[in-house]
Amino acid sequence: MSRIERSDARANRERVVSAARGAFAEGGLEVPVREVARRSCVGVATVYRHFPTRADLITAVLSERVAVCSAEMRQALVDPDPWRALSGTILRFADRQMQDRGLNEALLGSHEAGLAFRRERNEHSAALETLVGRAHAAGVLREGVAVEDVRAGLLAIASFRALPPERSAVLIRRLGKLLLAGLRAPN
Amino acid sequence: MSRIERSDARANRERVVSAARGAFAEGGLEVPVREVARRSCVGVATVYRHFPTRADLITAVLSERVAVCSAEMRQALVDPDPWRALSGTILRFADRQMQDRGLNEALLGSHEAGLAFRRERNEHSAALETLVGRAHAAGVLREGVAVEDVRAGLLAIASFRALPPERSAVLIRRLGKLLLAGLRAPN
DNA sequence: GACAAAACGGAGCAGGTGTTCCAGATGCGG
DNA sequence: CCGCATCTGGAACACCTGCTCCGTTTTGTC
Repeated sequence: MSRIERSDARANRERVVSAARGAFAEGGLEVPVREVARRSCVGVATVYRHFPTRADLITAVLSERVAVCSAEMRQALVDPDPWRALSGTILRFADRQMQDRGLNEALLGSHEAGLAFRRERNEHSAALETLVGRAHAAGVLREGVAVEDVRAGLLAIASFRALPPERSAVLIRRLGKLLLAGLRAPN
Repeated sequence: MSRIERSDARANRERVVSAARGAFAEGGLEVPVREVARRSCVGVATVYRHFPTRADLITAVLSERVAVCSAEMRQALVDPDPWRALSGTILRFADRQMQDRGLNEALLGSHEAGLAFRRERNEHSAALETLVGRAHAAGVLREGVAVEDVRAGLLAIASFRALPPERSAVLIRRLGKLLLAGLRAPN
C-alpha cells in the first residue's frame, strides 16, 4: 500500500469537498456529481477517485456538520431550562435549513444519504425524546404534545421547499415559530 | 378539421386519465409518463396523442380536483364560524395531502404544473387572506399571526415527505393539528 | 533531466427520463 | 365487407443521470 499522498491529489480532494459543500448547501443533496466536478474545475474521474460513490462524497461533506449538530444536541441536553433547550433545538434546526438545504435532509433520515449517520440520527432522536420529556415534566408543553409532534414539525421544516430561496427563508423562520407556539403550554 | 372522435380513442383517453390520477395520487407529480402508459395498458404514443405534453396530462388530471378545492374554499368563506372556517381549511388540506400527493403540490404553486391553475391559486390565496382576517376580527387567532404563517404551514404540509406512506399519514395529521394549536389564541 | 508510479480529464457505458416517428392495426361510413 | 382516415404500439432520439476506462499528464525521486 502506498504511504505517500501526492500534493496535487490532496489539493484536488480539498477543492472537491469545498465545491461539494457549497453545491449541496445551495441545491440540496440532489446536485449531480458532474456539477460538483465543474465547480471544482476537475474531471468527474477525479471526484470518483477520491470518493468512490456519490454517497461517499455526501458523507464526507456532511460529516463535520453532522458532528456539530450532535454537539449542539448534547449541549441542549444539559441546559437547565427545558423550554429553552427544546425551542432552541427547533429554531436551530430551522436556521440550518435556511443555510444548508442538504444537512437536515441527511439528519432526519428522509434521505438515504443519512444512512452513514445512523448513530448520530439515533442519538438525535433519543435526545429529542429526553428534551420533550423534560419539557413536559416542567409543564411548559401543551397537554397531549408527543415526541411525534416535534418530529413531524422537524420533518416538515427539513422537507420544506419553496420557490425563491429568499422567500423560503422567511417562511421557514415563521414556520419554526408557529410550531413553537403550537407546542408551548397556554399560560 | 375532424369532427368525429373514434370510440377507441375516447376509451383510451379515459383510461389514461384514470390511470394517471391514481399514479399521481400515489407517487406524486414526478411519476414518469411511461409508468402511466403501463398502468393504462397503452403505448406512450397514445398518451402523447391525447396530451401533447406531460404538463397537459397533469393539468387534465388535476383540473377537476382543483375545482373541488376551489368550491370547498368558497364554502369556507360563507361559514359563519371564523375559526371553523380556517381550521377546517387547514385540516382539509392535510387530509388531501394524505390522499393525493400531487394535488397540493399544484395548488400551492410549489410545482410548475400548477401554472395552469393560476386563477384558482390566486382565488385560494385571496380566500385564505379573508379567512385569516375574519378569524383575527373574531379574536380566535393568536396575536401576531399573519397570513404568511398560515401559508408557511400549508406549504410545509404540501412539501412534506416521509419515508413509509402509512407513517406519513400519521405525521401529517399531527402536523396539521400542531399548526392549528400554534395559530389559535390562548384562551 | 529521466523515469515510474500516481493522478488526471474526458469520452463512453448503462440506465433513466420526455418526446417523436412510422408501419401497421382499428373503427366507421359506404 | 371495403377503403381509408384515424389511432396505436413500440422502437428510436435527445438528453440527463451515476459511474468506469484508458491514454495522457503530473509529481516525486534519483
